[in-house]
Amino acid sequence: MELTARQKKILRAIVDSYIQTAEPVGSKTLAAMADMDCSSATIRNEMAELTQMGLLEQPHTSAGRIPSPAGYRLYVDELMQDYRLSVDETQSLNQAMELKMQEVDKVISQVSKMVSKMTNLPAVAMTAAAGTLTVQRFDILQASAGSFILVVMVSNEAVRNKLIKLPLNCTEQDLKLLAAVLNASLTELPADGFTPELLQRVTRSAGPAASLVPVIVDFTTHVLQEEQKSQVYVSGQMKLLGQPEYRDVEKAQEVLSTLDSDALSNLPATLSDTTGTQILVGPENIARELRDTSVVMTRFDIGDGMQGLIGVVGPTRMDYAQVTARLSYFAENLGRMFSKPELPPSPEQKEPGDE
Amino acid sequence: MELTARQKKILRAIVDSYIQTAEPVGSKTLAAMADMDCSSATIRNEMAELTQMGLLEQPHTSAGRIPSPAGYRLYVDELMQDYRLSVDETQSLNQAMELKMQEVDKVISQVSKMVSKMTNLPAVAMTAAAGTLTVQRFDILQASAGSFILVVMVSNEAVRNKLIKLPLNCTEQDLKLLAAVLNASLTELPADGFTPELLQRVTRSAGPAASLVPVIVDFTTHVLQEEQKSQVYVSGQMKLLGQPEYRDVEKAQEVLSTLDSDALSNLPATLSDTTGTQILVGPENIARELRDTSVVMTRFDIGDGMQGLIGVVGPTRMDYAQVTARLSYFAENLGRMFSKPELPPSPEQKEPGDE
DNA sequence: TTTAGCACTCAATCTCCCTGAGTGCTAAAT
DNA sequence: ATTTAGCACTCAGGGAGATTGAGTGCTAAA
Repeated sequence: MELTARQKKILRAIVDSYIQTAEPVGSKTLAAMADMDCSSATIRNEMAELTQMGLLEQPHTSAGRIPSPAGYRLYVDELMQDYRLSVDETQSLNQAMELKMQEVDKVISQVSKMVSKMTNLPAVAMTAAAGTLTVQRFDILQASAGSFILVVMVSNEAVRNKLIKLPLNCTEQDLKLLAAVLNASLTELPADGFTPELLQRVTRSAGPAASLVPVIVDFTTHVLQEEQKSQVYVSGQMKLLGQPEYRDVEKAQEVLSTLDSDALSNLPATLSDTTGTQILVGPENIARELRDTSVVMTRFDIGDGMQGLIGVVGPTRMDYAQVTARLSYFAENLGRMFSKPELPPSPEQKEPGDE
Repeated sequence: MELTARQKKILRAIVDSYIQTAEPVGSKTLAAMADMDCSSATIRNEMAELTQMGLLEQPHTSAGRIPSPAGYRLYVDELMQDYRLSVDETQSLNQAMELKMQEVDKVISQVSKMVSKMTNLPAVAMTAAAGTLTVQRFDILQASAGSFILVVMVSNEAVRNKLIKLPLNCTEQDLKLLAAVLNASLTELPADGFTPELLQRVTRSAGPAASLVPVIVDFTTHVLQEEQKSQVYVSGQMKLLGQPEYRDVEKAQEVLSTLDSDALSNLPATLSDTTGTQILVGPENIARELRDTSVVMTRFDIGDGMQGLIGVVGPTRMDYAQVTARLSYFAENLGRMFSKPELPPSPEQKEPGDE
């Protein structure tokens, strides 16, 4: 059951037009298009056939045709023409990417905002840790009398710190001892390895600064938990309202409420084994609430077994080509950005990276 | 031009009812209410007078009355009965506040989410630094060969760090020297005091680890800028759609788009001199787009000259009493939370705080 | 196989009318 | 001097046709 060249052409034209206008496409409109060299009647016949094949649908008898989910699928897989980013676009994308953010989660949250802005759709960005995280290293600094800085380096290269205020007098030496004990006992250990016995042992051998231990342990477990759980940022929810199919507030709310938390906790499962850009059309989505919605998402790599995901949510009728192109560009550059070693901010270059 | 007791009663009843139902209130409805001891005709007369005074409005001739902005103002200032948080509510508020977040900005972002959830309205949370920030202290730790941890403590008690990867061999001693130089030259100095000459001087005296200097300076200025600029978090934009007056998507978008950035950059100016909870009714708002919208906001203090602001945006017809009560409760507890010194996570208490 | 022509369908839009909640005013009652 | 009952009037909202026009499917000619 292969499509003829003309049928493909017609299907593509219908999807393209529908993506643009959100209006059912009629035979006359199609026939009027530049590179259509047959009459509306012929097109009607072809459309009838495409409808029978399940690739098109008719909202009602006297309306034009719209693509069915299967139609979109075919379009996405075979018919869609690659969207070429214009120079202007790459420029503004590049400009947007010029974020001198320092912490991974800020970058991610920023990225989700940017993606939403560029695609004009709600965007999701998230990170997920692969594997179990452990602490790699503790440091304790004295900021002033009674206030200490705890620095914890996690195995995913995140470095987190906390200012601890506690009325406690101790020397530089005492802190060093404490740090040494912590480094000896609590590193390379997942959070659930912090057994009461172990902690007691640590406290006993921690010396004069032992009263810091509970605070430190508390913070550390908290940090490990935080880093382990996948961070999710959703931006531009309101953009969905710009889409005509979500003029009805109820519908938009339904979709967006699932975006908030539920569906997203499940996504990580699918995250690890997919590669490149993935497009989920309407009913292919896991969550029932999203059955009239499409999701386009791309994975990218952060250093050290961390992965990130950026995606966009929109009506089934969305500009897949454009969204895909922009998303991939983002993902690619993000990946590069994270893998790149520290580059000196001054124009002197010692070790040349790529570009 | 004082209102009679009965007029006040009627006005209050109208506002209360309108807040509940979002429907214009008619004389008959009012007369039917429990503590109204006069007939609908009397009420009609009084309403006519209140309308003449500009406290009520009529959407059209044959509709009931709704409060005018002036009416709301009077209500908020004089008529509104304090909303008492129920035990259940305080409990769930307390529960929500039990955030073991460690970093101020995470707390703030979390708080904005919570406020939005509790009030069922879009919420804004922001922080603003009072005064110019400087670095108080630098530390540099060696994480492994070629990777260093820079820890910067800012005068607002924020501690920020960065993992620097740079192919560089140097000893513990070298790093100590570098830290000492940095602490001697760049602390207590605003970001714009980092003149090229100064930096050059620092680089020269930094010893073997000098190649770290540019990265450190870059990060530091960036951190200072970041901390200085007020962080703004907006949550629950979608909640606005739940309000009947924003069923029209256009309107909601208009309001929410101003929430994104514009109006908020101006708010900090008004931030410093107001105290307690502030209510801006409709046209009292600065931004023209918000003229049909009310804002309720409260300030709270974070340590060290930092201030925070939490606020809620909603239709002019919002439950001011309830929102105010919840917001104040939040602000109060947040203030307390930030001022509190480190409390040991175990149930042993050494220095009793205010419970 | 393609195309012109024609009868048919049906959502969307418009018009008209009706309903009922609510008003303002007047005149009687307190 | 208030308060209340009564009444005529107004007008948004909603439902019942009527109208329109984009679009279809089918048939017959090219």
